[in-house]
Amino acid sequence: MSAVSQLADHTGFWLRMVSNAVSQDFARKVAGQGVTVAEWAFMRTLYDQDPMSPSALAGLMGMTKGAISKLADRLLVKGLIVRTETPQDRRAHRLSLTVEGKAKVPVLAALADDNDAAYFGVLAKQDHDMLRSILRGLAESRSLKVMPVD
Amino acid sequence: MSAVSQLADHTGFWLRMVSNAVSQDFARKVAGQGVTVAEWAFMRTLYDQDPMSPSALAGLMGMTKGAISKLADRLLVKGLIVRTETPQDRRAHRLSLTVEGKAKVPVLAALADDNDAAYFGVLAKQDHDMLRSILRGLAESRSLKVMPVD
DNA sequence: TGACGATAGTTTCCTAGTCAACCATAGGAT
DNA sequence: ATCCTATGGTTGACTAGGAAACTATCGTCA
Repeated sequence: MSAVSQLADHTGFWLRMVSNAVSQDFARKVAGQGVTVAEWAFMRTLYDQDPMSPSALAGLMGMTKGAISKLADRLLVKGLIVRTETPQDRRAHRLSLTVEGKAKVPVLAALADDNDAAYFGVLAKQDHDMLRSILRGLAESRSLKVMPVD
Repeated sequence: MSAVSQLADHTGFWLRMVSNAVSQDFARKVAGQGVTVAEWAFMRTLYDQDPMSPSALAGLMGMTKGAISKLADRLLVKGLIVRTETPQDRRAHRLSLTVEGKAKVPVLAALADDNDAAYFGVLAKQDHDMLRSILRGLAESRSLKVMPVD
């Protein structure tokens, strides 16, 4: 360790380096299906609880309402979701996957599985388990609950 | 594992979640010193080899020439670097830290140390070593050499 | 010497976020 | 009934980066 620490002296540096590579590769894969990583996370979340309000999505995904609004616009244009008004509260909307959107989720999930396997498959099972356990522990220790999207 | 895999089923998800938290916290800390994470990486790189050409920086930092050009503009305005022409090749420039820029690097390095300690200090030494070793191994297996900046 | 391809940087356009200002509507409290 | 504040969502200004077009200069080769 030199007097002034190097970039690579930090665990955060390596974490980011690997994380960026994994994410960028995944982004490239889902781009082949015409969606972004944020759109995938949006759709996968909606898949479990459909319909959902934009603000609920924003909370779950750790994004601002503004970002969700624009993200929903893009998915609307792509015909993957629909936005309906609610009669009870005329301010609120409900977002819902279209048939096409629903059909795309398993395809994207398979890409996510592939990507994980491609990156972490090189690890011995023991190391992979250790890595997951340490990461979950770190997330736990910081009470992280925000879905990583970027 | 459900039929359609969940977001949190993937190691990449947890990696990104922790990585984002570490980076965002660090970004907040260096913002207190008036710089961004990309600017820190830029300055720390220049600190070891000064002066350097924009394209050399671009190669080391894994950013495009365009991004480096703009990044350098911002650091110039902040008075942290200078841009000089080279007499031999009138196309080329050399970027160099100012006295003020040089002085800021150890301060920022200390913040990076703090941030790493805050996040990974909770781990048992053995776990921390294991994490670093696994991450470096993954970087190695993919021949990752691009500095993570975003 | 002049043309032309390669190289160094900058600039322009685009994307995808944040933040904050901004409607519109809800739902009390008076 | 009418304010008044809180809430749901959209919009506009701004930021940081990538891709590709562009400008200027270099260096080679005829």
